[in-house]
Amino acid sequence: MESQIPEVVIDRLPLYARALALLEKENIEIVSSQELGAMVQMTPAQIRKDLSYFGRFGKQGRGYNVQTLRGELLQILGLDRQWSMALVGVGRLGRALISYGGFVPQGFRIVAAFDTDPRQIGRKVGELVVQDVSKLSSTIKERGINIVIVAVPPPHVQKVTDELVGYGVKAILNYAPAAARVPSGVKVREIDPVLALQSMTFYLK
Amino acid sequence: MESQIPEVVIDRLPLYARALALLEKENIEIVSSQELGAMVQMTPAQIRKDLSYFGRFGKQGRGYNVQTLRGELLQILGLDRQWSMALVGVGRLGRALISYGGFVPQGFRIVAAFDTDPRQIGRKVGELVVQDVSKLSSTIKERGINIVIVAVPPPHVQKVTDELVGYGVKAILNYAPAAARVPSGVKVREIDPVLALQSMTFYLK
DNA sequence: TTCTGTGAAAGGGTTCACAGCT
DNA sequence: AGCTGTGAACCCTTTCACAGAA
Repeated sequence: MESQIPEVVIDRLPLYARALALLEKENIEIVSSQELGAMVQMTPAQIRKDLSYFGRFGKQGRGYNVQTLRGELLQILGLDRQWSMALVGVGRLGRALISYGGFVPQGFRIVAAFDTDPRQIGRKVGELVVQDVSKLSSTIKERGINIVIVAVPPPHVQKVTDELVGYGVKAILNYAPAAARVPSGVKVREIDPVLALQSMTFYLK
Repeated sequence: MESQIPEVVIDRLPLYARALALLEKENIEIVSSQELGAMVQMTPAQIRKDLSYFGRFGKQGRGYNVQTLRGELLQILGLDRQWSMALVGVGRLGRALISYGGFVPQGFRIVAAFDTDPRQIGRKVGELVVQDVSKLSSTIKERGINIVIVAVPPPHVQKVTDELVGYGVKAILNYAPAAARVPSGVKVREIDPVLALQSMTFYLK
């Protein structure tokens, strides 16, 4: 089944999809693994191998049809639909995320926001009214939320994460600078600029 | 030399350092690879192996001294000093980064901000006055800037990146949803929540 | 006894190189 | 001639397992 597809491969597919979107916008119809590789700084062999996990999308001697390959990738990744997300933590960062314009064009929408601070609850942020976290569970069910963005202070991350896992949430985007431990089967992606910086400084000395 | 140390190992060190900081705050003096591993969801063997690239920091039968190990890691990573950063692109996101409070406590400070938009240039954002990008090269030299944060619109990413590389910048934190191609020897870290989301949806189907 | 440091083994992922289709 | 798809080889990373220090 799919589970034998390496996770690194899955992580690269969105990169390919984005490059293909760029080509499609320029009305380019065909692309070779060579050319695609140059765009995303990867070897042609890597790209062919990655794609081969999912099917035979190319034509020998020609390359890949940009539009159909992109369509395949979107379908494989589940990007041919809309995803509803909840946000937990409506501090400075949380509010910035609500008004961030980069999610919706890609099919991701924050449809509910939560906080524990009584001063926040009931306040309107963008289109959303901040709810008490006690409503998390019911809202997740009712609104078909699949992904939760965590933007709470570091000491609360694990508590919130455990709660989410308990409600059956399988995908968490963690903006807090603190590791969220989850059981296998739950995916977490950390958005942590400081960690990114701290691993680059090693090479600057 | 250091260059034979796997990059994945370097990427994990900041994680360890952060966990150790937590322990230190709780006045815990000794930690085993077992315990540390539990904190960061890693096997004890992995942690011991990673640390062994840099020295022998532990005591057999006891574990590691939290404070000294943390000190070692900070030194290895070059985090025992301040780092000056420049920001290119003072849009909505760029302004949020300037006022983001998470960098300074970790030793990273944005000391200059740049844009191409004449309406932005000269404007004050936080403590900084936005400069024209034509001043990039000289400011980088004069102010000893090592790291540049890129937060420009996607179509400008490559152009800006090429410029930075030309000025000798060796570390780039890219917030734009577009790949920045760089020669080897230059490090780029992409902060891209949409890519992170797009690789999780695969597992949600 | 406990837990580190580390060679050796195992496991995964990437690259090679070429058969085969267009 | 050109480029894909893919086993096999290679290489890198993780895990094992144990000698040795506290």
